[in-house]
Amino acid sequence: MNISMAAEQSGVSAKMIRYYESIGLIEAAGRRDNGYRDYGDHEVAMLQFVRRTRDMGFSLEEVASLVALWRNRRRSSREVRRLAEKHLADIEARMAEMRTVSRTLKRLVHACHGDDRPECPILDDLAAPKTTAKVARRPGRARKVK
Amino acid sequence: MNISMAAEQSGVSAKMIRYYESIGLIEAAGRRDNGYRDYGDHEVAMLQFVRRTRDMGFSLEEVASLVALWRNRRRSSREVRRLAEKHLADIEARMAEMRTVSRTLKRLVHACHGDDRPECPILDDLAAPKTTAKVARRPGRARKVK
DNA sequence: CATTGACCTTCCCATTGTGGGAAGGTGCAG
DNA sequence: CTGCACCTTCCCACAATGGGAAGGTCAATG
Repeated sequence: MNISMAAEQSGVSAKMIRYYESIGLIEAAGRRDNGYRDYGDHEVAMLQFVRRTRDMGFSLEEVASLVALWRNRRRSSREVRRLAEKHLADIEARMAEMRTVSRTLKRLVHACHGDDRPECPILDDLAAPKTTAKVARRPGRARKVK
Repeated sequence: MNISMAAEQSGVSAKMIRYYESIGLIEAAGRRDNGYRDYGDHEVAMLQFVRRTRDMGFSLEEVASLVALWRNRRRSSREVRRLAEKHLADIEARMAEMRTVSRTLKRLVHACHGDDRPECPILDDLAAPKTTAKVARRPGRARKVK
């Protein structure tokens, strides 16, 4: 199977498959006589695993660990759970931040007329807030469902 | 006032102040005879404004728009509210994704023994999930409270 | 006065993940 | 044979930030 087919079936772009290979995240695919990478069901399954962990928001570094654990038959589930818990805590923390910002933003949007006049509580607050909130920024890991 | 002082008072690092200036996000600071940038209360207020919008999670591009609106006395609050609403929607969308992942992760962590044995529902699910969830990844905009 | 340490300047590099695109080879259909 | 759709590698860009080098400046202290 060619790389574009593997990409289609796994949901990982050909570009990313090559990249993952280059950084050692996945094993180098076998090559055909013409130099083309060749993929089988096993490889596609691996790519799907990677895609799912990515979709869950794990970093490539964490994905690498998970892949290693996945294929290690003598792993301890403790390790896996530790990783999952850490990531979960991370997500929860970021969600808490975002909730604060969301609340503030909602309040401000509500207070702003949103018409032709220049008066704007939103800008006023940004210039001199009563409470300060922080949030993580657009990471872009939202899977385009194409 | 020197740049490090302005950094301290605004909460924006000197590095970032220079960067913001270089990309035209903020006006170039005046220079002293020795070539040092010079800051006054006005500039510090501007930097604080930028820092707060950043803390709220607006991109630098959006910050640029907000800064422009802020200093434009003939602005319409409509514009400002539109930006805020867009960002709010963005945050809500990402939170929704994260909530899904959080739920999934919680369930899996709960189901995993987390001991020396290799059996692991977490890996099983990543390999062949029942429901697929996606989340945005660690953006690192969490303000270090230093 | 000279030295020292804490500033300042500009420049370049790294990060994380992803996509764009060029330049060149391959494979198949018409 | 031509054309088109693949494949290959390689470099560039992005967001926003930090690290650090090389060199200039300033103030205090010996």
